[in-house]
Amino acid sequence: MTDQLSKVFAALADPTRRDMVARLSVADSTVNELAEPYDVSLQAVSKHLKVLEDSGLVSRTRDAQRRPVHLENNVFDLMTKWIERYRQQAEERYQRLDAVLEAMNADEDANGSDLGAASATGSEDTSTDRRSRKGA
Amino acid sequence: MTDQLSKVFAALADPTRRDMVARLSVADSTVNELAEPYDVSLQAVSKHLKVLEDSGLVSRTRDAQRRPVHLENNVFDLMTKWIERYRQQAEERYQRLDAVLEAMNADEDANGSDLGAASATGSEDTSTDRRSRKGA
DNA sequence: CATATTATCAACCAATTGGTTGAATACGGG
DNA sequence: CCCGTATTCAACCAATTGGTTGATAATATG
Repeated sequence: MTDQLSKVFAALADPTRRDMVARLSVADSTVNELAEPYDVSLQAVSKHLKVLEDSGLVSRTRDAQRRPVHLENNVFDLMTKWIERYRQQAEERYQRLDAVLEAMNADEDANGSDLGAASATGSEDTSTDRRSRKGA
Repeated sequence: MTDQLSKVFAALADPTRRDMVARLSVADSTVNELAEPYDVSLQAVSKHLKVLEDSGLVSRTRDAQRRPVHLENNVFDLMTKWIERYRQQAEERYQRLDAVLEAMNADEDANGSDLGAASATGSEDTSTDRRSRKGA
């Protein structure tokens, strides 16, 4: 799972991590401050932060023995872009279908339909590291 | 990991699953059609679809022995809402900070600063199923 | 310098994940 | 009724994840 988008989604799949992001959106915090509300060890929180940092969602500076955590809001754009792209595509298709159905209804004897011929348009590059199965 | 948001993020953390969503945004597909481009067994694809379905991202109907998969675009709203909430909060904070810095700069002897006093505002309900550590 | 505070590293463990293969189910068509 | 097509179920496996505890590093302070 090397690509950033995967890392960001995975990072946010954990409720504790999502809560941390929520709190960091209010103010930067130290690890201790962040850990306070959760019933887990400080080390566990440290691990969560590592995940968030590796995904690019947060960054950390240094202030004496403290390591203030800061939310990198720009990474949200990456997700929003991905989500919006496919949501819009799906919505467009829905509307296209609607239009076709309407047309079919309005004019019931015209028979030149070309539905279902859409075929691949976008499709993120999934061609990474596949195991060569399916020929077995 | 019971909540839907966690399931949706987890589902999209996998590139293959993301690619499926991308392709489903173009047209509904059967399992076989979906499986075609990937070098994994049909069963693996079936599992991926189960994950997507459990997250609410896709739904499936029945057409004889086929099980057409359909993208449920409305679930994207859930994510978008979550993302936008915290992105906006972080952006606002950033602008607030900017304003304060500007004010401090324009009028260097006024000293009534109240930065860093923000403290919890939103914070998704994380209070689910915690293990009772940290008192040990 | 000795000590307390803040945080990370390391080794370990149970549960989950993504994959496999083999068997089973569900239908439609001779 | 049997067969092929489409899909899922079941058992298994290795890798990853989220947690733990104990030790270690970095820094401020009495």
